[in-house]
Amino acid sequence: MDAQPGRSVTSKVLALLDAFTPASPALTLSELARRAELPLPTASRRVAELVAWGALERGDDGRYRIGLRLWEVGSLAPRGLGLRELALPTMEDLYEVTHENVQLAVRQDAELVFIERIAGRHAVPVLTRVGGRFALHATGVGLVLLAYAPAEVHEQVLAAPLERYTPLTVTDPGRLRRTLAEVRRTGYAVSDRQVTMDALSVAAPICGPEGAVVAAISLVVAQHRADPVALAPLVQAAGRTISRSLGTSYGSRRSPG
Amino acid sequence: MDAQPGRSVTSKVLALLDAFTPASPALTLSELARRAELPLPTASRRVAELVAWGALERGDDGRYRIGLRLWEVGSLAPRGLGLRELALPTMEDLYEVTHENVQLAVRQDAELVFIERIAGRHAVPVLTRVGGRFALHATGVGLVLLAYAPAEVHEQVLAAPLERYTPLTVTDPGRLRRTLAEVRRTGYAVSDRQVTMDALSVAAPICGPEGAVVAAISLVVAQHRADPVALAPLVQAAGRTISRSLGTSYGSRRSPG
DNA sequence: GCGCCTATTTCACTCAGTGAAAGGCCGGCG
DNA sequence: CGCCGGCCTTTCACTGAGTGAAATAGGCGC
Repeated sequence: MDAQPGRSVTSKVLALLDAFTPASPALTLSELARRAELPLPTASRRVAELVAWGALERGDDGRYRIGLRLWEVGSLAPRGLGLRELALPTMEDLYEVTHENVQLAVRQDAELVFIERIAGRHAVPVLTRVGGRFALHATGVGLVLLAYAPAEVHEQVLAAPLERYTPLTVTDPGRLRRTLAEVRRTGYAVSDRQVTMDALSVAAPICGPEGAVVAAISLVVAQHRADPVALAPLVQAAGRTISRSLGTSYGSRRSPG
Repeated sequence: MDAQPGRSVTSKVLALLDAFTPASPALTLSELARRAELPLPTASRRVAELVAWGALERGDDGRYRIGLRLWEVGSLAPRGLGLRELALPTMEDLYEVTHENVQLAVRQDAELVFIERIAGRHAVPVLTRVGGRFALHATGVGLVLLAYAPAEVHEQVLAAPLERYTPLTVTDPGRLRRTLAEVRRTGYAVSDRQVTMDALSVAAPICGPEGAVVAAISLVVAQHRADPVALAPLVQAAGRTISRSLGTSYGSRRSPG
């Protein structure tokens, strides 16, 4: 991934988009050039084209941000908003019953991506961000997604060192493997203070029309008032409801208008 | 926009992304090539690079879709999810009070883009789509965004013929101009059966820290049970609440973690 | 005015991208 | 089985879009 002159133009354009992260959503041209490992004139030219199309926007402060046009196109991702739109009504139902954080995530390679979150005013604050990534081995949704992932993903996750977020994070591969077997047996996952010491999450799988697990839904609640066993059926029911709506509407024609 | 060989590579890549629309979120390579006005081999090469990066994904049916990675990057757009995340709690409050559709939109040139919608199970169905565009002159959010838009946007909208969606759509430029003045006077907009004959929307502005209108929020309700004058204060209050949270958190540092 | 930083433009060079054609791949059909 | 036809990828020689170095153009402080 070094900046040899022989890089394709496309990869340069994409490297410029890659430069934007949740931690740095606004960048000057020179910052962009450095992060994308491009000479400044080249960055200037590519950025100008991206701005003309609407993929980037130049703010009043002269820094560049991701443009609305790119957000529009990105919202067409079937695993992003497509899934989201089908899941949202059920997530709202779950929120109204519990008034706790409701999260929706999918697996991307050996990480998870949060697709949607309903964060009530009175629920515990959550660290993560919609559109953000996270490791698979600690969160409730992560454990569900990992439990039903293909073997090569298991290998990949279990081979690398498991990052520790709290003293309760499972970092032993053998123990994680047993946890995953338990998740498959019961059909839900509990992550008790494995990400932060004040929260606990209960997650259940969402299956696509072919039966494969395509996403996971979870409730994140304050650890002290949590009863994971009581919450599990609620979350599982929501997961099944969304699975059913996926079965009926996924792949079928979109209603026009 | 013809396909002369002299097009820049960047524009070809972006044309491929442009090929995806809400009406056609999945395309074969040849469809992509045709829509982007590219020779098939060129499209094949560019698409391969986009797939490698994650901007596109190839489904089981062999068709290409927008990839999750592009959705992730797009979600960094400050006018997309950034605004959305600040507005969502207030939108949920408004939904819990009314149990009607709550919408959030921003203006992009002479159109509006829906950023978020809470669509309850029992609310009237809405035609529009999150991530979708719509004309400014018919919807409640559109009237608000247009009312507070710069003069050149007014010119542009009023110069072009105003599309008619229902018999009640305002298509006379003079009448629209008077409507916009009324919106600015009262601080809210009502679109009564101007988009569909069964729905009515009430919208209010959301202001950024500098006082400019950056977005609009609306309630969409069944026309027969609607009392726009009673709903207006609710929507306006929600708009002001979001404006305040924009004032405190926009531009300031994002909390880490 | 002058220095400093950042962004854009110029210019000659050259390699990434190109199209035409050939080559896989797959599924249908006689 | 073999042939066709649609669909995508690869090969190959060519060429112009993209390139870097350097010059140029803003912005800002002093």
